[in-house]
Amino acid sequence: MKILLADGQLREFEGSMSVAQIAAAISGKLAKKALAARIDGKIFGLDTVPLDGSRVEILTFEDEEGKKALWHTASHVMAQAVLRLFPETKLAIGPAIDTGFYYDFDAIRPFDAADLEKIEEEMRRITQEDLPVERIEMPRDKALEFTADNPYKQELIEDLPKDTVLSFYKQGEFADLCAGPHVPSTGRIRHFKLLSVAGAYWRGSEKNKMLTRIYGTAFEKREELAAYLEMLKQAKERDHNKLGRELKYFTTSDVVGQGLPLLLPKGAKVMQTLIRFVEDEEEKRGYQCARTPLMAKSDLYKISGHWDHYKDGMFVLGDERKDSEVLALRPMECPFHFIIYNSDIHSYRELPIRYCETATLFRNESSGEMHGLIRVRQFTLADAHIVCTPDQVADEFKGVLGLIIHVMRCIGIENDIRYRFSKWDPRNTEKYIDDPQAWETTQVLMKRILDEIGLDYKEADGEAAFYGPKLDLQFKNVYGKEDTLFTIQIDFALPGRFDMSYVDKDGTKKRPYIIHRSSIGCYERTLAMLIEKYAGALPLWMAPEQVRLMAITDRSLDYLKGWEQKLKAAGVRVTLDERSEKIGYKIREARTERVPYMAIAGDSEAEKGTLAIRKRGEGDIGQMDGDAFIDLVSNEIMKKVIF
RNA sequence: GCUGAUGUAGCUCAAUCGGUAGAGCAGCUGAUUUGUAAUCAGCAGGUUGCGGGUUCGAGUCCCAUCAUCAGCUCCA
Repeated sequence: MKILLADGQLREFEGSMSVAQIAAAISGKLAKKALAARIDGKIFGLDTVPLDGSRVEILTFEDEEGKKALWHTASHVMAQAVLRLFPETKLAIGPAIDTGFYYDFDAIRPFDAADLEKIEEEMRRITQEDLPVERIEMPRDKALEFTADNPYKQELIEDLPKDTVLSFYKQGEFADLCAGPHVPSTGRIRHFKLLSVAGAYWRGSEKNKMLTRIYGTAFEKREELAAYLEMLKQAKERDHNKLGRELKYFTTSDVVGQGLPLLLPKGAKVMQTLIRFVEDEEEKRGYQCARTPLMAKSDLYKISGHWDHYKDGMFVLGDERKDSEVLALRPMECPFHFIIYNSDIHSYRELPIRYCETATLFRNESSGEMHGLIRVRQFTLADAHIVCTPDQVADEFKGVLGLIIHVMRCIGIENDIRYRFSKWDPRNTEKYIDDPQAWETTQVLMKRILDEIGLDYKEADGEAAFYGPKLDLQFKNVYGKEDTLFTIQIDFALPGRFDMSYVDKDGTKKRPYIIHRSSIGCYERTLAMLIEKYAGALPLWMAPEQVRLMAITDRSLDYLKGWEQKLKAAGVRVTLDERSEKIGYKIREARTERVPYMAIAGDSEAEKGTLAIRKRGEGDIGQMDGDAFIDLVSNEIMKKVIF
């Protein structure tokens, strides 16, 4: 048989051979490392015999799909161990994920830490038994019979077309419904660790039963596993929820409540810097600032549709059944900007009109969802709404993206985000305005714009806003969990609901398009991301403390006080550490506090009129004339952009 | 909201079987005048998240509640 290998080489093998045998024929080392194979673009197990002329790529732990095969088998090993220890447990599903694997169990009681250890021990036994993993195929009715005692598997099978041939994977006494592929034997799983237990709804719906999920991960080498566990530990050190508190950026209080963080002076300083920067940048780009109320009567939200689609997420003041007037804190501010637009008639000549606002918003998130500065009940959004004619939409969209990219460069996260094109879910009529035609045309329009720009994006169904599709800019936190940082949305629904119009060239009234967007997202969340990205060492221009002056002796203290005044006058955020004792410790502390510049002075500096400068990340850069230092720092603050 | 875990000084942690809440760092006071991980001495810091209960006695056991964490669901 002839096989086209991944390196482009066409190789002839004698008779028909499985992928495992092909790998062995190529090299013993490859055979040992092989985990799965890509045959003509599809992933298979190593026991697969490819057709003559197939293109075969042997997958190892270095390949995404090879890793997944190993992790998937690991999840089966875990399930097998659980069944050995707790035979009455029912298995639900257990896939590989980006960082390892999990399995959902319907257990008699939830597993605790001690159970995890026992399960891990039993897994070790199963891997040492080195059981071969076999694929078994059976028709649907037979599969139903085979899984008769497991309602979850039955449900999965029932959902598949009647003529489907189902596959099971068997290792020792254990067999599980599974599409595969898997690695050839349980002995291939060597270095693994169970990480956590959590609840998870069956098939991801809160209406279903909550199952017990165990997360784990596995690696090829002991050092890789150790490195991964170490990475998890270090991620904790960067976690904004820990670091942000340690660095005194924010705090929370039992009596203030959940999801209501309090920004301390340092955090507030960073936020103020970002707000000033964004508001100035928006003004340069033709936005007009508006100020609108934090609450409104229910009437407004009834027009906008929030009352029907978003009421659960709102703080409603008053009781609809009793009170003649019910107010609600705003969860979004679009309706307010639309009312501003409607307060006058507009000519096509005025468009586009861009209203921006640093907007405080309130959303009544459910209790388990709050998290540090990332998910909160009150937040500050750099919000804006652009009213434009249909032919202006594409340019305005690009203009918004240009602004966002500029902002990302200035805060240094341009390469850390992923673009997501968020579309609606036609089946979810409760969440989305039910107008399939309008959804279709708007999504096509947005896709055209995205493709014109040549953006590298992923599509996601069921992630749109209730009034239109979105381009979301996604950011991963230290634990790899993804959140939306910025968003641009095209709205086809609200202009009609608010009966917005402009007078066109021909003197008739036309319906405008609306773009909703946030330039830097919500400041609280962006701040959290920045703390994690920079491990607290924020870039100079936004750092709450830009320069720290330190006196070696009391004699140099007066000298430094002079420079403190001059630095302040130049707009530099400076602090003076008056305690000259423990200077080594203080410098070290300043380093871990991520102060960009330290200027140290003793008797010799005071005599010469210089400062000894230490720059974050670079160490001592020598003595410098005080005025030259002020110029250096001010220039760097002005520049902003992080390369 | 759901499942599980956790709340002791500003931070990190200790307190045996239910038997007087304790240490380091940080803070304050004084001495020290010092050049890159730690000068010395002293002082202060707590209704053990809050509220009930069991007990002669509760940080420890039970109930309730608030908050925090991980995950699910939801979302900027």
